[in-house]
Amino acid sequence: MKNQEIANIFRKIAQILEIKGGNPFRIRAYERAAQNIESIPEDIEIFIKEERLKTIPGIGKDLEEKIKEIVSNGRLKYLEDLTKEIPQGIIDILNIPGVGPRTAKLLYDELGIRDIVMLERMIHAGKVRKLPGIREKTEENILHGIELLKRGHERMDLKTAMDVADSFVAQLKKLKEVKRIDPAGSLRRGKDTVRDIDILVSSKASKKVMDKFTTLPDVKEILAKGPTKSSILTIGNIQVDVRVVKDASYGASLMYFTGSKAHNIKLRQLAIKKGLKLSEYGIFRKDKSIAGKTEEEMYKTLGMAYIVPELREDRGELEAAEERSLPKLVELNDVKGDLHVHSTWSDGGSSIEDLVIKARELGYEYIAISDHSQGLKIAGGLNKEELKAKRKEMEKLSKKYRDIRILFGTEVDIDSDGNLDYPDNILKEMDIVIAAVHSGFKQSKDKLTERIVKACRNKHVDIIAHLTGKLWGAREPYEVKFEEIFKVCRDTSTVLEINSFPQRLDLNDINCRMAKDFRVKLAINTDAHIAQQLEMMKCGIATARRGWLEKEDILNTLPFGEISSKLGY
DNA sequence: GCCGTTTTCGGCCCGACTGTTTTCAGTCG
Repeated sequence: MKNQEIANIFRKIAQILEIKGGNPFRIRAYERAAQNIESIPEDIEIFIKEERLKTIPGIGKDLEEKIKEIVSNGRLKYLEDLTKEIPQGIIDILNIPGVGPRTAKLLYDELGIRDIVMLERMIHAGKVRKLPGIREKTEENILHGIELLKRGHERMDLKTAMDVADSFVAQLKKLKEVKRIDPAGSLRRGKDTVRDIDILVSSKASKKVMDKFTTLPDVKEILAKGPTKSSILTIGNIQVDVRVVKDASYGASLMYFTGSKAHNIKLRQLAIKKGLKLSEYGIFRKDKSIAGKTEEEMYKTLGMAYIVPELREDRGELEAAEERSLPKLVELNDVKGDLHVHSTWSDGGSSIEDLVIKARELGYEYIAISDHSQGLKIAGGLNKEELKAKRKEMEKLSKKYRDIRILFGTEVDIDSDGNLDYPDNILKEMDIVIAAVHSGFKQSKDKLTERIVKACRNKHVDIIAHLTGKLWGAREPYEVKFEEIFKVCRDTSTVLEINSFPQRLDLNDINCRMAKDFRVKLAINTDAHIAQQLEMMKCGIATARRGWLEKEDILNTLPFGEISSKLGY
């Protein structure tokens, strides 16, 4: 039983209770528990075994019992009873943007509407507009919400979100009325996927900013427009929200719109304890504003160190900020080179030379050209002869570009039994060996763990790439025993990769943090297949920062001299 | 349903926008 499944059950209970009109705090208790359970790296069964479920914040006596029941029976009677009262179709209705619990309940109670298909039919039959509080406009909004839902208002990857946000920010910045502007929301926190783009602006002329924003060429549809808040849908169906605030409360608003929700709630509770009130307009004592212009000032006024956006998830950062024990996180500038890059020798689209030119542009001291191994035919893996020819080309380029070290690497395939796709005598010639699983994803957790452990134990293997095989939108991560792998990595000095490819970002933030706890080193690589993709490093950095990693935790923040001795060549 | 250096009972974050109203409820973040 995965933590995620338990979290999903609790979320579903929260939704049903919402429709039933349950105690809102009880509902939030379920949501909070769900959120905390899914952010725990270790398997929840370990917590049960060691009798420490209650150490998870938001888990008390009742939820402890429910978790135990779910794990031992694979189901929860309480949820099954609730589902009898409120069928799944009504929860689907709740997921329509603009339709909340009150409306869903009204539709069910008054018209017996129990799924989206029936809802559409009733609207077209003119029945829904007869309900109290609902007229034509609301009907239109519901139909529109259903369209959005059908189109799949999905999350996008971090890189896409960064690009869209940068484009809007650049266009709005041209207005002289815009004083300060920043992307906020989960994008600013560096989450691996993002739903909506939030942009915060400070300006005295909010109307002018909103007029400009809602008429930009990328805008397909205006969802809402007011003086402080407007939402649009881009041609690519991405929702962008812009908020305009006074400059004096910009810091408070940036803090608020950056989130996360859990972080904000805790901050506000903290403010209350100190006799203060915190909102997106500032910190107030009585009715007098005592902070708000910058985020730094906000945290200081609350008596804590500044917390960078990537840590704001209520995963211990607030306590650490009060104790002044926050980590100093790794930064993009700390990176000295990229160790996992593909060239045209295997399945890449750029020549080694183009990759080298790009790496020099980024100021790197080294770049490892780590092409696929012979068995991975589909990705143009290199055989023994091709390796020789590749080496020759690299030697030539090394003479041409003397200000950067070009490392001879490989991404060697781990086969279904954990054997490597090159013999040891080839591997030992390599500057760097990255091992990775590319097939047999459906094997059991034990078998996959065994394969990876075996690869770690090969003395030539330096790094394990994309440990869980996650490909966002295409493939779920396969299950492995993290604890066991981390222990072996620590004992064999094997480094784990944070793959910066936006669809991968693997290890994820939570696993990064757990790896650090096991004192495992990590490398942040791009797995670039064309030169331009070397810039995806910033996504990997975001993930590392979310995993509380510091410069010292990352292999490729080392200068060439130290990394070469570490890798032993 | 959780939680406690003001509490084991009585709290639990705060405000904008929309559509329907005529002072506010519902939804969202």
